[in-house]
Amino acid sequence: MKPPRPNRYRTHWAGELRADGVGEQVRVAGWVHRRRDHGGLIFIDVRDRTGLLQLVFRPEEAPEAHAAAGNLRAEDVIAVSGELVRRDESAVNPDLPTGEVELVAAELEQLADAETPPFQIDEDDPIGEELRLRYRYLDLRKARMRDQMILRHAVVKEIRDFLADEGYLEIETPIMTRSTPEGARDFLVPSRLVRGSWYALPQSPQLFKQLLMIGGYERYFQIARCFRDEDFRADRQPEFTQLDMELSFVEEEDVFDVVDRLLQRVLALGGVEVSLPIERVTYDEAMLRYGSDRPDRRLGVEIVDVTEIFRESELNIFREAPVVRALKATGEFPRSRFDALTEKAQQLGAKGLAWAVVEGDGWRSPIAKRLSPEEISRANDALNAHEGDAILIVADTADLAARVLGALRPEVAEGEPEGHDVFWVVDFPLFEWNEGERRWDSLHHPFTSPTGDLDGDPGTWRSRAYDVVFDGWELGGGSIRISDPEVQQKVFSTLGIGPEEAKERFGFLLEALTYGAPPHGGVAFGIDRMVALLAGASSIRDVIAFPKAASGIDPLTGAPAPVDQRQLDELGIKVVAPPAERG
RNA sequence: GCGGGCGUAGCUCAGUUGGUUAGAGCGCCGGCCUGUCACGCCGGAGGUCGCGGGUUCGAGUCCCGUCGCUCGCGCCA
Repeated sequence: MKPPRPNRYRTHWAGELRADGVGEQVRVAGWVHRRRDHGGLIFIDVRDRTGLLQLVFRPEEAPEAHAAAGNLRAEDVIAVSGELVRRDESAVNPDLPTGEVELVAAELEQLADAETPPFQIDEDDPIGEELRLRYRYLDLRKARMRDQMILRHAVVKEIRDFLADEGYLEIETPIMTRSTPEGARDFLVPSRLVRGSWYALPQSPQLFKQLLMIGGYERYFQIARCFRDEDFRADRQPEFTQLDMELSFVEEEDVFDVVDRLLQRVLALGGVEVSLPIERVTYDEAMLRYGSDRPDRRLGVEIVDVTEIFRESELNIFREAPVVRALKATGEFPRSRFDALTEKAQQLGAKGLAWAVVEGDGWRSPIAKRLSPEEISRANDALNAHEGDAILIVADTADLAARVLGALRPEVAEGEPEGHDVFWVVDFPLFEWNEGERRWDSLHHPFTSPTGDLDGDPGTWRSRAYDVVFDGWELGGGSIRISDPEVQQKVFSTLGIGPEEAKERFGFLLEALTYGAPPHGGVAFGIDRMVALLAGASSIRDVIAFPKAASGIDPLTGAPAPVDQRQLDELGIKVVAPPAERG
């Protein structure tokens, strides 16, 4: 960190003093991290953003400062002047970057008095989430939070530096806008001037970045706040931050090229080495081998298709199922574990889960006597299964078998995954069939370019979309967009959005496409997730300075909160139910 | 909306089969201590056992209800 401009509070950062400063008169300012009072000598660790420095107060050399130091308490704010000295060799603290030196305090000024904090700043004990958020400004003082905020800054700075070098322009898009048609619920903002009308907070800048391409800006990016009014998870907040990018006159390879190099540099900040080009896996392969479109490939366990082996089987459910797929697992598999796995499979929609344990040449299994020795032997070979291994089999549609075995993979994998794994998933289907609503849904969003026979079955259309998967998390994704208004109309109509509705909701985009839209495409990355992964944080709350609690409340400010009747009157809003009491 | 876990001192937690005055570590307060760095030693304060009801001679413990927190499912293309 650049040295501070010397003023009445400080001449140096506390955490950055080293042996080369010995002999200098210095003044540092910060918070009392810890006090070790020996009656005579008093040691105080003072903390600023850069770290800790040990102060020594000697009664004989600076009686006033020593007396005042005796009254300091944790988190008091102080400024201290004195000479920086080298510590005796026996007194060096190897755990502290400043451990070779200490400041012999000559003068102490107490700048603020601190209440005893509700939790200790100098310990990394787990504290209840709500309490942390209620006193977030204290939680942020902890070394771990500080490091995560600094890492987040470094990630965002790296993104800005890299993309600026590559010719990208950072352009802001509206926060108050018309709802962009992502799938999630919108946050709404009432309009005072247009009674009865509402702005929506953006779920992403999707349409605006396409308009920027049509506007001729070629290379755009934004660190964009996005909003979705859905329930929480450890990795989901109602407002979150995306790196949003868009490029004109490009194909997939152009997007991969710039994103590969960007990710290599950003992930390096977390000590993750990525060799280029980043591997690509097709959607079909991911679903077949891992049963997921964002698999954690480090788990080791892979799904094997054994449909052909049982094509003529005596066992009806195997012979007649569209596919038969299996997982091999090692480890302890008592009967109760199979029962638990079966229950989980059924919750996911499987009719059942067949299981077996390899014993000699055969299987110990409820279905073993219905299978031929040849079937069992061929299945063992296909799975590379040996004595004592467990086998889980699902016979069902391809989608369901993939979903169920994909969900079981992490359950049967042994040990913690090691290292990191990052790859692209490409060649997605354009739509998926929504059986409940009896209609096609976009797998990505309706502005994704389709490929394939557009006069044929929509279920066979593929999309020019791509995702980046990191250690089983979807880090980001994007697509080549539709730049032809007729194709856009066709996709809308297949989704059940008629010309009237399309015009009503996205008329401005359809119109813009008719004024000369370049081929374009882009990508968006979840910054919060990215930083959380690099920091090893278990929740994105840990890398957001002021997040909401899982209940949607901000315990610090009390938001959301009722507003004055006068505010509501101006907006023409009548609250039917009174504001809920919160205790 | 559904399911799991949790709720005891400021914090993190323990609390046996329902049984005396509810405990520990850290923190806090006071005293002692001149080379500590998670300083040490001595002493002390601190509790609506989330809330309400029930069972019982007796409830932190059992039952019912309720509130809150948290993790997951649904939802989030």
